[in-house]
Amino acid sequence: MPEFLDLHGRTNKVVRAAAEAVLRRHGLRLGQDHLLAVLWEHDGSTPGEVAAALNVTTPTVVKMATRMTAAGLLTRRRDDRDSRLVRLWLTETGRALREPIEAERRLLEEKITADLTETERRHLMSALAKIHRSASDVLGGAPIDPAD
Amino acid sequence: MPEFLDLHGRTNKVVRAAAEAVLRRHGLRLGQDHLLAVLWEHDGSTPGEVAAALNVTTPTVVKMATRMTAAGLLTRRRDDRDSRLVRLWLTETGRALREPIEAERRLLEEKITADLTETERRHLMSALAKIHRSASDVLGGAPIDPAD
DNA sequence: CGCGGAACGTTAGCCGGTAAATGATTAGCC
DNA sequence: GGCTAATCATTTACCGGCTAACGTTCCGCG
Repeated sequence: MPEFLDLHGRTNKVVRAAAEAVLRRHGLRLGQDHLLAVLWEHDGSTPGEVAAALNVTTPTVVKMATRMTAAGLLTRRRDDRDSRLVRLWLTETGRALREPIEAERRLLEEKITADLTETERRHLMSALAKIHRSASDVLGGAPIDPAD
Repeated sequence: MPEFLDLHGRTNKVVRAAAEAVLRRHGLRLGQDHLLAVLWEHDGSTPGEVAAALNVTTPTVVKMATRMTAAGLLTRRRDDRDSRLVRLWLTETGRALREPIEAERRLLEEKITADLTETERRHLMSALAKIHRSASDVLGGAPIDPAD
């Protein structure tokens, strides 16, 4: 059992759980803050645009938007000029969450990286970036087997 | 949007995707290799034991075991002496996957950490361990609000 | 011996994520 | 102008994960 894969996975799990706990106190679920973040910057984005911004598939955004609409955070409206498009608009409630959620997220990051020195933190980010790149290469370069 | 939370999350996602791609070529899905790993060491474990070993809830193991049984990787049998217990036994197919899957996993880890020097890798593991600990503390220390 | 509580696995229902099929609308080309 | 092809969102169906409710089986105590 490779060490890094294991540790990284376990770490991600507990970090996710911590984020989930924080978000729940504001009535949000795990990915919903990211969706909101896109709209905070570009209110009226389409599901496809949001999906692209979040590196997620469109159905994921559609379903999440449905729940968030029911929760009163969003509004769905078809685009007037191109009725294939749907635009997601923030409600006042959704807009009001921006400050608290952003603060909460900063606080969580601080807590979680509290035991690291500034140097450690820089090195960690750099190493993670390299891992991210390598993993992307594995993903993008290997799926098609040329000998097949 | 905090840097570490963001980068760590994105990295995890691409790493997961890479692992998924590898496993799929062997007919497995994302968490199933972990379940198998437990049985490779302790064949005949109960769902509860497996769940504890994987840091996952029992229902997750139960459902996964159901699918893996249907896929011919596992066998379910009630314990003779205590019929509350259910024991999961590897089939020959499930047992035969051990070598290839472990090799595949080692290879993936190598590929993914290829751009890191040995020092970088050590520092990364150490930093991740600290993060893991801090996040666990956030999770275990904050959920109960004493003022409530 | 019996009865209540503890220890299990299973089921049901939700959430985020994916791929694949469906449906509606626009754009483009003849 | 009309037919085809591209572009969107949505639906369906699956998977891993969780919590909560349920049903069995055992254990210990009176």
